[in-house]
Amino acid sequence: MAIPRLLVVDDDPEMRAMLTQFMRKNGFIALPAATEADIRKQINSERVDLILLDVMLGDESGIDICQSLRKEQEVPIIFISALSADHHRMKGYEVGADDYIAKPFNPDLLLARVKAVLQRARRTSSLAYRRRTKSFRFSGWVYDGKQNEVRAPDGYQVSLSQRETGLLKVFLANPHIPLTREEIATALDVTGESDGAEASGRAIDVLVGRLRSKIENDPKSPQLVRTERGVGYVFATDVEVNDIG
Amino acid sequence: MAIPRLLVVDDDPEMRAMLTQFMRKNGFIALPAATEADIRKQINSERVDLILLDVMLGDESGIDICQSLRKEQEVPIIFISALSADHHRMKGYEVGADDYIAKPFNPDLLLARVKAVLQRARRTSSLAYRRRTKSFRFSGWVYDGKQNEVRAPDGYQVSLSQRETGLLKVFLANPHIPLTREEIATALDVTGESDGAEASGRAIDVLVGRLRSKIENDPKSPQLVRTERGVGYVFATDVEVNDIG
DNA sequence: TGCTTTTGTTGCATGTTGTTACAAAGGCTA
DNA sequence: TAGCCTTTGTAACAACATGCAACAAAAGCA
Repeated sequence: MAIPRLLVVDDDPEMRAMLTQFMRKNGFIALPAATEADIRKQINSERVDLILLDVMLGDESGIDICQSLRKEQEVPIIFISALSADHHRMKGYEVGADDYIAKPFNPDLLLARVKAVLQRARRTSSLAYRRRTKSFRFSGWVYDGKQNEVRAPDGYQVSLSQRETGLLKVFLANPHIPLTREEIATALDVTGESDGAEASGRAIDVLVGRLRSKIENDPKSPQLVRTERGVGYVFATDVEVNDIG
Repeated sequence: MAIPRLLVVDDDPEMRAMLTQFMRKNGFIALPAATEADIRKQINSERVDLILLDVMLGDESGIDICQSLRKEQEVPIIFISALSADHHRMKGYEVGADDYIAKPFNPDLLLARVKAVLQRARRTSSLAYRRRTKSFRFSGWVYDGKQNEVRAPDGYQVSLSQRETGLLKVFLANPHIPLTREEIATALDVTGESDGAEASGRAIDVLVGRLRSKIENDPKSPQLVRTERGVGYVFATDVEVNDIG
């Protein structure tokens, strides 16, 4: 049920941003990284479910990084590389990659492969999916990942349903980015599985309404979840990630 | 460790023979198969570590076969197909394949991917196995993996019934993995066998309720056995792993 | 047999989620 | 600005899923 967390590792800022954006749009929590140090920091401090790893990282080599990670970690790794020759691919598999995708790639295919790898990880490994839930703060509010509840600034407690919690997480993972209803629905279903049979109608609107009624100071004029007419909704607040638990 | 056993599934005899030969030359045990019936027979009678599955199999569809296998099996599957368009690949990943290789392919690359998939399967499954033979402690309780026994904390008043103990063991053996009611029922009946008289309704729910009332600190907000709405239950504690044996 | 404990069944209260209908708000054009 | 259409908010409802108490059936035992 937790939203998968991906690490997007690329030394080219533009590519990194592009990939991060794209994965976020598709319902994942995507964290950018550029060096092995970054990766290790993330892995040690947060749960990471999958790493998208560029092969050529300036000074560092993705291959080396993968090899070194594999000594201690079984986190799934997908290589993304401009080097498409077979011997490069083979090298990737050899050092323990789960997949190897050559640039330029079809983003939807990347998505399919990411999902496939995650699904298998979920099936086979309990470790990878161990939940260490983070907490978020946003303008006085605290989302307590452990209790799965949201505390208002004055300490008043609201409990969110699963779907509402999911929605809040989607927003927290995408602050300031306008999300269409479809994107939100997709994001919610990344966890919940199954068909893409998206949905009759207004479920998302109603869900947003319910979330607002619980977390907004004045649900009549929402400050946190803003409506972007003709587009969808934005979570319009600065989010801080804390380790409270 | 044992030599990996592959199932080579292709309806074209020549291709089948070629692939089988090649894999054998590279140290695997390769078994040819042409239909879903063949596959099932092999899987039921012998250990199979990986399936190389052609997508177009005369009357049958590799996609359908994969989908149907995935309902009961986790055996790794690699598609081999002349259909190289992205939407075909995506379909393959969607139904649970581990990899998708387009014909014509470089045999060495195929080899690398087979090895990678096997390696991962070994990594993850051995880990899952290790977890199960360990012993756990959780808030005073001890689960002895070797004896498959549960011991209550010292001075513990209530005793668990046989069925409750069984349920607790099922949870302990699968920490952090959401279990459906059906899975739980099956696991419980592994001892008690027999007819398909599966489960009229809510027995599992009630059983879970009873277990909670005995082992949870505050049964009203369960910490150990969590409900995963629409799915089932998870044993969601961070257990300490001790090597008691 | 009669008593006790365990286990399954059922019905009800409660909570969650999607659907629908309608009202309100926003935006456009004449 | 009025008129019209689209988009959004939300209440009411329906369909479920879940927790639980109360009862019934089964099993164990003296």
